[in-house]
Amino acid sequence: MSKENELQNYLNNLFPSFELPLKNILIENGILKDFSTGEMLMKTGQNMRSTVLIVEGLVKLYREGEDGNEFFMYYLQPGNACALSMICATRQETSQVMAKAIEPTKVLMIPISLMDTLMKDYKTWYYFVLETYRNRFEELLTVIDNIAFKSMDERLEFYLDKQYRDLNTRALQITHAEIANDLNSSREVISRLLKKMEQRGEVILHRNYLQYLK
Amino acid sequence: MSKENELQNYLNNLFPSFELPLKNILIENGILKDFSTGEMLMKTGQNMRSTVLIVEGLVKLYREGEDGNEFFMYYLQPGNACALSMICATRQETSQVMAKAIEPTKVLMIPISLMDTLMKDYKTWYYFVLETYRNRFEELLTVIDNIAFKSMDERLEFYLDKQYRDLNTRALQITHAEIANDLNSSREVISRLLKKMEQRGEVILHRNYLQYLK
DNA sequence: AGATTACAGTGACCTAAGTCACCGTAGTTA
DNA sequence: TAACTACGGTGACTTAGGTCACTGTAATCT
Repeated sequence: MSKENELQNYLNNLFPSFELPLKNILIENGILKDFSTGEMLMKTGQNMRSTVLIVEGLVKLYREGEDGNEFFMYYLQPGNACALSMICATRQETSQVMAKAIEPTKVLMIPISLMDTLMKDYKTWYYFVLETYRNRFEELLTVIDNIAFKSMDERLEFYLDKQYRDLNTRALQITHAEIANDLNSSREVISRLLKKMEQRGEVILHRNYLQYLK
Repeated sequence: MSKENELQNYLNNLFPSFELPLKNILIENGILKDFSTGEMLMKTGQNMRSTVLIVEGLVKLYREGEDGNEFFMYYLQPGNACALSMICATRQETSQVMAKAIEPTKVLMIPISLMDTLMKDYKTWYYFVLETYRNRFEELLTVIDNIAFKSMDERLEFYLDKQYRDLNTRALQITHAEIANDLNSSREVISRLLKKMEQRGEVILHRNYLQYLK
């Protein structure tokens, strides 16, 4: 399949709202790029030269603190765009947002220089960008709610539920240590809380994965 | 002074980047609205029908949890726009973002219906909107950093420093209970931490206000 | 002036959650 | 098969921070 056809397929399936001429511009100017599992798509601070649309795979966005600990924010899936790459933040700061492919991932990169005309000339693009901002904004607000108001056991439940919803499976392939990392907690704490959830019948624990039942 | 002249002054002083025809449209279609101290500008969930530009006063944005506790996010000052009012979120959720005037405040309200054409036809408006998103996004990320990675004493210091920078005075008119509220902590904890800061010579405590020295 | 209210200080206590140390076991490698 | 590694479980301990109870005192009200 030609690059044009491949791109066209992605656009038709994942971004059906885009009008035809917009799609054509994206096909002409965008480039597809592959990332293998574990590869970084971006760190803030580094200059972004492209807007990124996810067309395949799964990307994990997380915040990295000064001393190297992480904090999960949200996933980007096919059909999503990276809000940060649109905003094109350039300021260098102590802690950063990291975007890591956690599955083999394919993205469509659109030169930032195109943004102005796209926003101006294509209403569906403009709406898409706004919708992206809106969603990520709300996602961040939810994150703030959780860490500001909730205790660890509630946050754990929310986390598992989010995994379940985002990954669309109750069999979550994840270790206790990874969960602890994502929530910026420690493995022992997560282990203990999970045990309690198991006693309440909300999960079944296995080695390297767990079943979320609620 | 006529309403037109008043508006024109605000736009010239606070939004100098806007080109003339853009200013004229805003003058024609915008309405000035006053809020007195303590009045709410908005709650998310309620439908926003306008984009809000602050032209006078000070607006405090904070998150309200389910059980009524608050959490300070950031201030909006003259020359700022409310990113949330631009995004125009309509979803009703359990906790909400509140915007409260903490000084007599004047805002310019622009009908949401105008947004599309403004974005399309006026590059300076488009840049302004993007810049607004970018700033608020980063502000939220900083908030997340603080509650995720930092301990209470660090957060308190950051808070005082932010007050100092935003309000542009070292004499902060604020009670311990208010600080505790903003940080979703308790008064006793804040009192104790402030005492320690005072012993380290970083603040001087008084009744109803404190001097931030660092 | 006396009473009331808001603000701040402080000791005693409690609890969630982080840390340390150690163990068992499944899976993998040599 | 023996050794090693990753993952998970658990008891003991520590600590930050929340809660309770009470005090003092400045500011305000009647």
